Amino acid sequence: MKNSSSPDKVTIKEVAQQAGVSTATVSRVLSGADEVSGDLQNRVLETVQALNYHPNQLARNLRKQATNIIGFLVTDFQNPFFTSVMRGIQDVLQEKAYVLLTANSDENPDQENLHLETFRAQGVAGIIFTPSQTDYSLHQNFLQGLPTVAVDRRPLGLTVDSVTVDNINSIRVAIRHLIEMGYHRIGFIAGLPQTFTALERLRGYQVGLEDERIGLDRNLIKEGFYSQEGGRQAMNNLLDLPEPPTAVLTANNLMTLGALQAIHERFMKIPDEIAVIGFDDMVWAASLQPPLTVVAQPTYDIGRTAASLLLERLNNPDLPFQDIVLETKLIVRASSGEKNCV
Amino acid sequence: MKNSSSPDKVTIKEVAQQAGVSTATVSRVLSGADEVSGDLQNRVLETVQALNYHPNQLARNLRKQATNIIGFLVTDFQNPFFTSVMRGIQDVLQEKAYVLLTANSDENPDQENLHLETFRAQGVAGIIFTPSQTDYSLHQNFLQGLPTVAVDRRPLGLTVDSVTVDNINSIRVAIRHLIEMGYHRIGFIAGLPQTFTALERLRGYQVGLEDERIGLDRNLIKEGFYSQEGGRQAMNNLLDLPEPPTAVLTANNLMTLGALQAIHERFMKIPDEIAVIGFDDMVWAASLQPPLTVVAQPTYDIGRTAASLLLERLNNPDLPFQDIVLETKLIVRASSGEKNCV
DNA sequence: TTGAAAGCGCTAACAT
DNA sequence: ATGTTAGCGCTTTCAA
Repeated sequence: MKNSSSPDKVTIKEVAQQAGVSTATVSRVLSGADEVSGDLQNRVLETVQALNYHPNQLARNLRKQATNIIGFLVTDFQNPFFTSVMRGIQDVLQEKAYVLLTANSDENPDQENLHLETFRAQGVAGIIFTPSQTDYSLHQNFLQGLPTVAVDRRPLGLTVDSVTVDNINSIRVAIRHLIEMGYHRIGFIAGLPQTFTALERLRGYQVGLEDERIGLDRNLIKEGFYSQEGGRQAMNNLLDLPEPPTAVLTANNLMTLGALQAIHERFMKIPDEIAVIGFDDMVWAASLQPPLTVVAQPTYDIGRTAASLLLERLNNPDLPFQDIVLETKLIVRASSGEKNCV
Repeated sequence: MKNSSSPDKVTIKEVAQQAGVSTATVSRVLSGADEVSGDLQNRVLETVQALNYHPNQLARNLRKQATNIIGFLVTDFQNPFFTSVMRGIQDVLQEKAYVLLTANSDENPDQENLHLETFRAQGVAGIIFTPSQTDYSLHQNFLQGLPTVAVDRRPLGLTVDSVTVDNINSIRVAIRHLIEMGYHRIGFIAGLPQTFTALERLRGYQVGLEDERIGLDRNLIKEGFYSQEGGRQAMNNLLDLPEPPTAVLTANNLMTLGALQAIHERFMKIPDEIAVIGFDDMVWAASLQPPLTVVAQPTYDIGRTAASLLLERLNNPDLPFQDIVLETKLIVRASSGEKNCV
């Protein structure tokens, strides 16, 4: 730790006095290359050092009516997807001396609005968030002039930058892979249709089957909350079918866990009795027996991209808005192995 | 969203004028039950509503030289342990209108110090953090007067409140359980000895064996980073032993995943060929085949407790310091099943 | 290039 | 019980 002897109470005034200049000059020196002669520049810098002066961020904030705080709001930080995104964001923002304020919305519009208001009240410089509502037309006004980037989902009725993944294609690729491995009866564990990603991934399932000229059997689609229990129930419903699927695709990482739980509870063998492809490559995916084939989202890059987008807009508010769509990657492991031992 | 038409520029002055009172009175009304007559009180409140006035937090911060921001610094938010703790913290702090600033230290002292300084510069009201250094005597001065709570680990040389778990007893209980299930050769996958929890859990292993009158075989202890790869290597070292263990205990959740990976790579059966008890009850523990026996930490409560402790100190800085130690719980699942099918 | 001075919007003495 | 007023520490016109 610095040799700062107790909370610094050194102000710009004292630095100015000590250096024999005005506070304005000190401020100019510290706020980057303004028009200050090298002579004074050095004198100020030395005094700053000598006095161990740290500008008071609070005063700066008030004066500039702006902070170096970015608000990050997601549905649930306990979902590893978001912590990975957060990491990407932090790595980018830290370089530019921004700090991150975090909050959970729990997919609850009231909570979400509350936190957005709180962010605003804190004077955040910008916001990165995961929309959980179906319509944001009323927010356009609220977010006017407040740089905002949506991640994971695009907010309907709101003109902001966004970073999402190609959900539709993700599932198509997964289906093609299953077909190639010999699976033809493919179940789909979907999220609730009010969610952006759930909708897209379901669409991917439909398109994927069309690609392969396989008729859609609505019975093979089971919906649920994006949660472990939601996945477990959906999987159970699938397995209770008179003619259950031989392979299953999940639309969300927590649902994957629930699906696995249901499969294990019936002591079914993966992939012999049922092949599984999960969404998101979580840390545990490789530690399962058998290791899990997954659609891997570029979580860290989603975060980095979102933060970069925000930084750009902070610098130039009039930039055209961008919807960036990143590609996912199918990571093939043993849970979708060749269908041969039926 | 509120019907706030564009960023509010309504100040306390305008409210005062409109209501026909002084700014001081408005301030008094808004900052809780001060001495203001019911008459004026209502008049002010109405005007506030009518004008949709929101106090400027930035001005408030400067004037009070304090914010409603709490800094939360952990080694790695991608570890689910910390997000669960964070959730507990947020649930408590949100009620009191505090917001949470987050940062990762990556077990890196420089990063940790940097973020602590950043927190300070932001004028945080308090700090909750996971110490990753071995000596904090130099920080005592820095944190003077800045309410601080340590979680998960106690910082050596620093007098602050802390919330940890009973690591020693946790491992003892796990060992007793393994013995009861018929396992006598128990390996231990430990963290690096500079970490508070690693040290305590290792001690628990030693004491646990003593409890059972089992001699300590140093070969059965393998150290590594608190990471998946660290756990994998340690497990491999254990399995490469001439006389490998029949059961293994891990000291950290990520290491558990690595250990499982190593076991699966050798196609060994759990628990028949090797029983496993992990540390931390992560979401995936129940989705494994077989489900994993774990030492469950009260993660959410750790967070709630830490936040409550901080709140108490915020209200009363002169309270005696507390080291709160919470109990863990052994959750028995199939991975530590009866040893019978050797 | 530098300094003087006016606030940013609020709260807390102090005065009434 | 209420109003007046002096800042909190900084940045940024404006003037020199």
